Amino acid sequence: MLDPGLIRRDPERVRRGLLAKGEVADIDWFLQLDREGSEVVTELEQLNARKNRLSEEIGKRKRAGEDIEALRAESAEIDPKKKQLEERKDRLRSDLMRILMRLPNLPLDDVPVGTGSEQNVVVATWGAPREQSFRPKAHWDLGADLGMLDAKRAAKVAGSGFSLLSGQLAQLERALVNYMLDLHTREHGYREVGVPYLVLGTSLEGSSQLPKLEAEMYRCRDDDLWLIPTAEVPLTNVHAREILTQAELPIRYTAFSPCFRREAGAAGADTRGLIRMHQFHKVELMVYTLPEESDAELLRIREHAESVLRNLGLHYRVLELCTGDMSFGSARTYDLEVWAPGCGRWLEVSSVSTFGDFQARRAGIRFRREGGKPEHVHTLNGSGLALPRVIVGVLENYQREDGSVEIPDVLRPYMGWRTEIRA
RNA sequence: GGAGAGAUGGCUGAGUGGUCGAAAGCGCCGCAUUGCUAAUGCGGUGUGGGGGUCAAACCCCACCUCGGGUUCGAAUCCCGAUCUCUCCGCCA
Repeated sequence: MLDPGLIRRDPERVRRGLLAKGEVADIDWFLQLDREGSEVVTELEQLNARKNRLSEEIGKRKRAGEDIEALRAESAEIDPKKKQLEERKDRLRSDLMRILMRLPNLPLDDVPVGTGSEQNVVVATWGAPREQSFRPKAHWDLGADLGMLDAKRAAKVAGSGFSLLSGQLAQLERALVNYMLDLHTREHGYREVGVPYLVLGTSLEGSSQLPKLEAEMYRCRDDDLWLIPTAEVPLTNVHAREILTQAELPIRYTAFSPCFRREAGAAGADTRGLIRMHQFHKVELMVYTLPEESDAELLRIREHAESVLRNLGLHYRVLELCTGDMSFGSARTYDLEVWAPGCGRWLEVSSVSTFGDFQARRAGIRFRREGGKPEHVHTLNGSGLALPRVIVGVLENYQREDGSVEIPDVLRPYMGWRTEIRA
């Protein structure tokens, strides 16, 4: 949520920022409701103060055995006016909240301005495509030929958009998960968390998937629970409505979780292979930090995610997303893309974002400096990494001409010291 | 799923209609005392909003899980919801 105070103080800046995000918002309407709201609140509080005085006085007189009827009548007279103001206040407040909850975060000042993915900027590239003296297969053929990736049976069980990994390929995924969690917890200072995969709607509002992305998520209507689209949701809400101490920050969490996405807007795209699934696994990195630390922390998380790819020996590049391609809540985002020679394309395996205080305002996550007033923390998160596309990267890059796949060094301890995947 | 009990400030825990934003203890902060530590004494110590101020002081409103209701007045009475705990049942 944007700071209402900022909208009041500098509506032009807000308008500009929203526009860069591709959002045309009626800021004047907000400001008008906002003004009206504070007038109503002031008036209402004056009535309350009056009523409190009267009640106090009635108590005193009653104890003194004096007559209280006149005062009681005066107090009762206030009620209808009070009720009316209360209704107006509630209405204004919910209108304002509805507007605020739908306004995206502002991009940081130096984020490249653009309208779509074509204007994203490549800010780093690591490695080079591996030497392959043969024509590399796409992972869907490679996996099927190994007998370890079965699209047909996955569809039989769950319909389109699901995968079925088996044998050494299923083990490879588990190895990757364990490797990444070990790396982040042992070397990067994250605390591992096991999170709920079903969450309340309020949690999704807190991390800013709702209301905008409602159509992207699976919902259990009988219980008003939602399947998480990412572990970012539970992780960001761990400290919702809390006031942390400065000494507790930063808090760095990592979690493995499945992610469930309806991909409602992507029908027909990436229908083959593991690239776009209704369910996939991900290791997530999430940080709560001091405002002045968040810029540096964003680069740190990016580095932690990049290190996984480097250690796996995968050729990748880093994009800074332009204003028009960033997500609703993000103030700056880096995407990590791994090169997949079989498909012949770059695949996004991580998205690392800072939200500033945007999520913290929504979820009510604050901290207190020594002797100070509570302030909102900054939240950041990044994938570290998303499994299916990393598997694609490993398969397509490490495949051999005979259809077997070399296992990257760092994963071998997690694969029983096996060195290759072979049918 | 059935039966019951409960939800008060950072924590423990009093409080059944007015002087309760809330006793007491613990914790924390400050000061005093003190070879050091410990102990002791005194004072302070919630959150949000609005007003006020250069900044404070200060003033007002709201908050005793949440939402309704009764009442001039609710932590306290009534209704509903949520959550927690115990027992039974079921279950990976």
